[in-house]
Amino acid sequence: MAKGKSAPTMADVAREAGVALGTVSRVVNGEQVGEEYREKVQAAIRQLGYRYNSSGRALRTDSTNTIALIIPNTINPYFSLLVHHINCELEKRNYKMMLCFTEYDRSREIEFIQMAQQNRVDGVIALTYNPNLVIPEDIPFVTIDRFFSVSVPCVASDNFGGGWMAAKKLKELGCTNTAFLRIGSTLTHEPSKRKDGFVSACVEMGLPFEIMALEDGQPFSEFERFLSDHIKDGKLSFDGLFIGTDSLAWRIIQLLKKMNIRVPEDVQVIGFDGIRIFGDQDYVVSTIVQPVQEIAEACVSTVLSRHLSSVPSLICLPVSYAYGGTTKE
Amino acid sequence: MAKGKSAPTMADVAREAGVALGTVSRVVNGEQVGEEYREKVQAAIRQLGYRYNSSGRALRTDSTNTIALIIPNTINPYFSLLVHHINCELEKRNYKMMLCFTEYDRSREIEFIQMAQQNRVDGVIALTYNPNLVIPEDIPFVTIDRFFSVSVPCVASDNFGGGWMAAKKLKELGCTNTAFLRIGSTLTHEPSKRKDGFVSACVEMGLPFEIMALEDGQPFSEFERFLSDHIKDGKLSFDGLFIGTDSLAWRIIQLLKKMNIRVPEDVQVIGFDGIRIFGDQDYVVSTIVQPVQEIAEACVSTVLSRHLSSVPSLICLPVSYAYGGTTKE
DNA sequence: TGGAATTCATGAAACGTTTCATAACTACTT
DNA sequence: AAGTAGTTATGAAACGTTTCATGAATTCCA
Repeated sequence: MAKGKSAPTMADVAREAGVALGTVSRVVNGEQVGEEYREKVQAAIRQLGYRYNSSGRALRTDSTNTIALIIPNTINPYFSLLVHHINCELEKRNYKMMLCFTEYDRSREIEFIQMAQQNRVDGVIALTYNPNLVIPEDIPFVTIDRFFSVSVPCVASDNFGGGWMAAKKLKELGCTNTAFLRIGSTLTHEPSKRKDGFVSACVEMGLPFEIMALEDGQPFSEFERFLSDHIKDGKLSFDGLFIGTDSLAWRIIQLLKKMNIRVPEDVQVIGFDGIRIFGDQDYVVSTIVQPVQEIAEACVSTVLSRHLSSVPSLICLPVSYAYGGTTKE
Repeated sequence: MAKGKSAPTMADVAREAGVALGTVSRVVNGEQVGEEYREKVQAAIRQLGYRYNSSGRALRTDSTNTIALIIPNTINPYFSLLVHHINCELEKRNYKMMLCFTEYDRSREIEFIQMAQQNRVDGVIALTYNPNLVIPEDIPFVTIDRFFSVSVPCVASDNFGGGWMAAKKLKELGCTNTAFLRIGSTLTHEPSKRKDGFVSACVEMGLPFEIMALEDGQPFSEFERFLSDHIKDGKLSFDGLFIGTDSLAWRIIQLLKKMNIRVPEDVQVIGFDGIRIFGDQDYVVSTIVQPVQEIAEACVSTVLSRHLSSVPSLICLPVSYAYGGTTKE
C-alpha cells in the first residue's frame, strides 16, 4: 500500500456494524450467521469498502491459495501455452499462481523451490532440468515431463507413443529412409522416450533410420555437417525427418531451405509439441501435438488433491498428429 | 504447507542461539549486529534451516515485494515477451510478480485491480482495454499503451513514429499504392496512433493509401471481401500493406496466399510489434519492432520509484524496422 | 575515577486474520 | 416452572514478523 489512510480492517467493520470481530470473519468466509447480523455486516462492508487482507489470513491459516509454477521461461511457445492453461485451471479453483522463470539455470531451480516454501505456497508444479534436484516431501509437488519417484506425481504426454506415431506417419507418407534429430541433454526425462518410440516403430516396420543427437556443448552447426554428409548428387538421402521439438524442427527447416532442399517435396518433417503461432492459427510445422490443456488440468488437480496417496505417480496423456505444411499431408 | 512439524520461526532461532527475538530479525534483515551475536544467530539459522515467513513479514510491513501484472494472456507472443522481460526486471530488484490474465474481459480487469489491492501488492502494471477503468490513486500504477491521466504514468513505444516509419519504408521499397489494415477497437489508445503516423507520412510523401479497419463485431472475412474488391485482372491494386499488428499481418498473409497473391513479389507487407517465433529466431513478418526490453525496464523502474511526482506521465520509446521476409528488404 | 555519551541487545506491542472456549440466548422436555 | 439441549454471538489468543522504547554495557573525556 502507499500513502493515505490505510484500508479498513475487520475491526472497523465490526465497530461500524456494532458486532463482534468473529462475526465479521464468519460473514466474510460465508459461514453460518444469523440473518440480521449478516445484513448488518454486509452493509458495513459495502459502506467501508472492506476487502480482507490476504497477508493476515495467510499468516493465520498458513496457506496462501497460491501454487508456484517453476518453468524455464515464457519465450518458447510451448511453455507459454502451458503457463496459460495452468493459470486458467488455477483461477477456476480460486488459486493464484506464483510464476518462477529459471532460464534453465539449475541453481535457480533450487532457489525457487526454497522460495516457494518460504512463501508458504500450497503446492509446486515444476518443469526442471537439474539432475540433482531434491524434491521436498512436506509440500504437494508435481513435476512435468520428469519422473523423480513414486511419491512425486509426474505429468507428461505419451512421448513414446508420439515417437511411434511419427514413424508410422512417415512410413504412411511414403518415406523410405528417415532420421531422428534432437538436441541431446544428458538428462533422462520423459521426452527422451520420443526417440525410443520412434526407433521401436522403425524396427518393427523395417523402416531405415539414423539418429543424430547433439550433445551438450556441441554447436548447432553440427546438424549442418550431418545433413551435408548425407547429400549425394545434390540430393538428401533422407526423405523423412522426425525432430525432437517443434522449435528445433523450425531451425532445421530454415537450414534445409538454405541448403536448397525443399520441404515437404524432398524431405518431410515432423516435429513434436504442437506449436501454433498466434494462438489458434495453423501449426508451425507438421507435428505430434501435446495435449497441453489436459496436461495443465492434470497438474493442477493433482497438486491440489489433498490425499496424494491415491494419485498415480505417472500420468501419461495421449498425443495426436497434426498437419502443418512440412509433410505431404 | 502440509503435514509434518511446521517450519522453524524466529523464536526458535532465538532460543537456539540464546539471543533475543529482535536480534534474530536484525540479522535476517542484514542490519547492524554485534559480531559474536551475528555468528551465533547465523549458526542457529543454518542449524534449523530457518527461512523467514513472508506472510508474517507482509502483515507487519504492509508490503509484499510483489507487483501485479495485468495483461490479456500469454498466448500472443508479444504479451509473452513482455511478461518475460518484466519478470526479469522485477527479479533483478528482488520483487515477485503476480500475473493476472484478463482474456480481454473487462470485468476481470476491474476484479484484478481489486484483488491486487487486497493482496497488498506494492504496485500494478496494467495493459487493459476497459474504457471505464478506474485507476486507484493509493497504489503505484503504471499502464502500458494507454494513457489515462497525468497522474498515471503510461509506457508505450513510439506508435506514431512507427506508422510513419512503415510508410517511408514502403515508399523506399518502391510501393506506389498502399493500404493500412487493422482490427479496430473503439478504444482510443496509444497503438491507435500507428494509423495517424502512417497517414501523415503518406500525405507528406504523396503516397496513395486506403484505410480498412474492422470494427468490433465484424467478421474477419470482411478483410477477404475488401481485398477481393481491390483485385483487377487477377492483380491486387495495392503493392504495399501496413498492418496494425504482426498477429493480424500473419493472418492476412495466409489470406493472400489463399488468394494466390505472392508476398513480397506482388505486395509487400509490414506488421507491427516485432514477433519472433522461438525467441531469437527470425522475425515472422517484416515489422516495426517494439523495444520490449526497454518497455519492461521503464514499467518496472517507474512503478517502483517512490517519488511518483517526478516521473513523466508518458514514456515513449523508439521503435525500429526489421526485415522478416514479407518485404523485398 | 566518575559522569556523560554512545552503542547495541532486549522484550513487548502491533499488524489483520481465524478459531476456540465461553457465555447468552432460545426452545424443548418433563 | 424448571432444567436441559441446542444454537449462535462474543472476545481473546495465536500466527511470525518488525519496530520502538528501555536499559545494560562500554567507551571517552575531564
